[in-house]
Amino acid sequence: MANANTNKDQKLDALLSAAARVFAERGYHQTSMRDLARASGVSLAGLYYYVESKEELLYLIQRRNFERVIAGMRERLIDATDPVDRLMKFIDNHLDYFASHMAEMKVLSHEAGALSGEALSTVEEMKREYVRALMDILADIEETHGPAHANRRVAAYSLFGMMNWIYNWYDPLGDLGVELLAQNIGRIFLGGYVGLPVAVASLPRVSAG
Amino acid sequence: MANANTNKDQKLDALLSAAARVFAERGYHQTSMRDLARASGVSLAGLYYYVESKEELLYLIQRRNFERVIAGMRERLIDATDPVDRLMKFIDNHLDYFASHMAEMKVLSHEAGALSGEALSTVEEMKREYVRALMDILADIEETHGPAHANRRVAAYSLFGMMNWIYNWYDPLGDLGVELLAQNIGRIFLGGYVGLPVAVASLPRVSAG
DNA sequence: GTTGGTACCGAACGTTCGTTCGAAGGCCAA
DNA sequence: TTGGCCTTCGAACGAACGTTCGGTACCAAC
Repeated sequence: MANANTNKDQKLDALLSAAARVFAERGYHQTSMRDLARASGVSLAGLYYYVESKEELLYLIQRRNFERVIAGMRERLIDATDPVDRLMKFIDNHLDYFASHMAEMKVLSHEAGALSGEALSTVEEMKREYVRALMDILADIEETHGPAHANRRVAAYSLFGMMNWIYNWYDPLGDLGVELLAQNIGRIFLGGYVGLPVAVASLPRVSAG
Repeated sequence: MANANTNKDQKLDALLSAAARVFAERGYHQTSMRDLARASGVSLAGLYYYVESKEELLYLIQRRNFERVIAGMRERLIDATDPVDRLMKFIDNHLDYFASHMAEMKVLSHEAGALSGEALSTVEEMKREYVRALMDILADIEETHGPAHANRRVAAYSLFGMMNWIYNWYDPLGDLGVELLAQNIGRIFLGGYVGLPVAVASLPRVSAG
């Protein structure tokens, strides 16, 4: 009885993955339920055994992946006290998850406004929480490293812009690894925001060039 | 005979503006030709007197606004020789146009992949040219200000990310003016990319706080 | 006063869309 | 063997879509 619906959950998982892939390729509105049926190997009508509507599919993709990003962030920040270290771990977590779930994250970044009603509010509240987490880190950094060189809100959204824009150009399988990408973006941001000399900024996960 | 089609051109202009507004609000695929007819005051069939298809409408919006961004950039860069000054003018031009044409630029940033065929290639070539222009400036900056603190390609797309992401959060009518926004983003980028002390970086257009 | 181009429209076309319905097959408990 | 759940499906629904067609009203030119 404990795992009564495990099998169904697993198939829903696969369906969500397939759907995210197609949504990322074609866009949400451009994708038909017939496309999703073809991509997931289920009949058109069969989709509705797992999901109530096309919009619920989008909602589940967005919620599930955002939850994972936030959970990853919390985990990495548990034992980090230095504000700069916390920021680098925030960036690292974001780009790590992004790079290994490009399709899902493109859907999350790009189809933000396609939801409505309760689903929209839920996802938007998660976003607010996530932005708040970054802004708190920035406030801590200002406290320990002197006044910032830019408005905090502008800085926060600029960092999100740098990170979320990567679905337009970054290839996770290309020459540039995620660690290097995170390091680069972290350097640009930290150097510009509080004028931290690059060599001083603690760069996690990379010990040698 | 010289301005034989001036009147038609003017009405096409108004149609493009109205369409961009609706596209920005609802998204391209989500918007129907009936929506556009309602928003522009023309009948559904009447739209096709000005435009061959819905996709041509999107193409015209994207091409026209991109042309203007690039033209503005060229004009501002004509008499600027210092690389840092050139970069600040590049940023300034981009954000200036973006902020005063939010709807059009959201369409340009967000519906990049909705075009196809020749229209897609044309817009993509313009984008390549624009990216190249920025990369050239970055190369010049490296020459005059020593080695960069981040990969040039990553830096270029990070800057585009910061600038293009603003349609997700920035309100041109709010408290934060465009000059200040450009200044902030310029500081973050320059400080991080080549470690330029903020006070040294020449910030155009702002003489007093 | 007919011609011809410009500007526009109501109505309809064929297609595709998200969703629903009734039913069928497989499987296990009674 | 029956009954009932789980999973799946073909076929169909009404609605909405982008586009086209045949027309009207207007006005300048001849």
